[in-house]
Amino acid sequence: MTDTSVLTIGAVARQARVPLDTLRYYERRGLLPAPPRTTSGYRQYPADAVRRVRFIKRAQALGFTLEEIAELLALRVTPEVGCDAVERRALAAIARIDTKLAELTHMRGALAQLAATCHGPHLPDECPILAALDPSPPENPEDHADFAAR
Amino acid sequence: MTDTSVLTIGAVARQARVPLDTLRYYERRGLLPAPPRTTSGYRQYPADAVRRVRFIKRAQALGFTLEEIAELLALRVTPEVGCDAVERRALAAIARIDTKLAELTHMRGALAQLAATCHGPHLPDECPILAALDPSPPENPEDHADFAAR
DNA sequence: ATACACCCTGGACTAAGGTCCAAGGTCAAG
DNA sequence: CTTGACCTTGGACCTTAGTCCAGGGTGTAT
Repeated sequence: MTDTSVLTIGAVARQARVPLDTLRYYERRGLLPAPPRTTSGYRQYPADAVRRVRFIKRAQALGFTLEEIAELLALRVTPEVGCDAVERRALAAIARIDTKLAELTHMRGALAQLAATCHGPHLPDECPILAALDPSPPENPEDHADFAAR
Repeated sequence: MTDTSVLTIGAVARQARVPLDTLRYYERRGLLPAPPRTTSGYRQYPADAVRRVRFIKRAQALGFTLEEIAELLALRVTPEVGCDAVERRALAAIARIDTKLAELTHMRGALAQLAATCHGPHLPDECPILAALDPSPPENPEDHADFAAR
């Protein structure tokens, strides 16, 4: 095992800054392909496993679940999944990202306004970040589809 | 209880599209202030409770924990927390949002490229989304701070 | 050849964020 | 004045995403 193009699980864990167990967990969850093994059973990761793990961690911090992340990683043309299907899914993912971008931008604006109007008069009893997000409270009661029915 | 400026827990749940239990849970977690009660113990929510709950749900989908969300909602000038402190925290939150925005934008670009290059030649054995994010795999082994040490 | 760091598996445990249930009280319509 | 929808609490339970052993094998530097 003195092949430098191959990483032990410990090396991947250090470089990706996650605990070992997380890598084995991701393997079980199908986020990380099961790597080849040495004769003694040690996992031999390719160098790009680190990139993959970092991607997973970043995506998680952006509000994606492991299941969604697995889908993103699986996004490729295969005999079963044609090019059109891949394109469709990629565009759907972009749409979801655009929603997140819009909401984050909205929130950013509210925080910027909050920081700016901090010096100055405040309406008491109003939560500043909500007030900054939407100065007019919704005034249309009960015309919403019922959800709480169980 | 025929005061239309006040909502029952069920009405808030329907309008915010969350289960009842979630509202009580948020109250216990301090995300939703405990509302006044009728003499018989029913919660009487102000109309803007719906806005607050929706904000919580949106922020969660953007990768914020309930604890972080509670901090955002608490961001206001009080006798204990001066204006400067509020401004500082708001700016810190903006910085975190900017990181998320940059990463989402990066990911969006990768997906757009994936969708575009779908028709055309593919390097086999490379995960398209990772390839699109960073065409050059990292080649600097072991010079990373050790983390896995426990 | 022995220490010491590293790796293996399986299974138990945890924390966050809900979700469900039982037993009982309340309110409005018929 | 009953029926059905709605509300109360406390506590048990669930899912997701890890995290932590115990018991055992491996690799290599001294």
